Amino acid sequence: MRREAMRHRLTEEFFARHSTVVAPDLIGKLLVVGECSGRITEVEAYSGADDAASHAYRGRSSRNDVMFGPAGHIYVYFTYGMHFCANVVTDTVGVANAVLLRAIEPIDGIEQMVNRRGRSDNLTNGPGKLCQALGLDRSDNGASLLSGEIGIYDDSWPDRSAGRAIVVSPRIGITRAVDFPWRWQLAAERNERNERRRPGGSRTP
DNA sequence: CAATCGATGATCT
DNA sequence: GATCATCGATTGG
Repeated sequence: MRREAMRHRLTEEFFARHSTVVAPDLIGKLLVVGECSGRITEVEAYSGADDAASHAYRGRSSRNDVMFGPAGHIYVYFTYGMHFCANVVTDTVGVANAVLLRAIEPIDGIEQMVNRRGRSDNLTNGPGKLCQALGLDRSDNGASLLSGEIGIYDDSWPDRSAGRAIVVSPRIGITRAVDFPWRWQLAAERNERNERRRPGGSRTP
């Protein structure tokens, strides 16, 4: 059975909902960028109008312009003078909703990810890291997820996310609207060392 | 293990 | 001039 046969690319309808609805739905989906792919394991929702932490909170600008556009496109921004972060634009035109991709589990193209990252561990467990591993940068800002080489897929096999819980918590790395519980992540697998620091997490089987 | 800090440049005040 | 949806090295317990 060919793997491609099990994949179904997400359409505009999937993305055309509020970011807080799309975000948990993205957990477990397959992010594909060229020959690389990975399963989405951590996301955060941002909602321009009501969310002081959103880049779009204070209105439209050249930087956040893509977020005001149609759903199903990618908003890539440059931050801290050296990192890129990637978001999925959701909701409708004029409403600046987006979902920040914070972590994936690498599946395909791992060798290329290792080359781009310059190391073989912690390839994609952070928003800046996954962009570097996948080669996403400002040239990808505004690209469509609905066709072309960047896309998100439903992938029923082999799905290592099946049966794992989804954990909800406040967003991290922000200083405003810090209490919004708008971060969703896949619970870690046993022995998985791919997640961020969590309390009491040193076990030796 | 956790907490702190420097890098580095675009964007906003 | 300050801030920043971060990362990785370093420092300290």
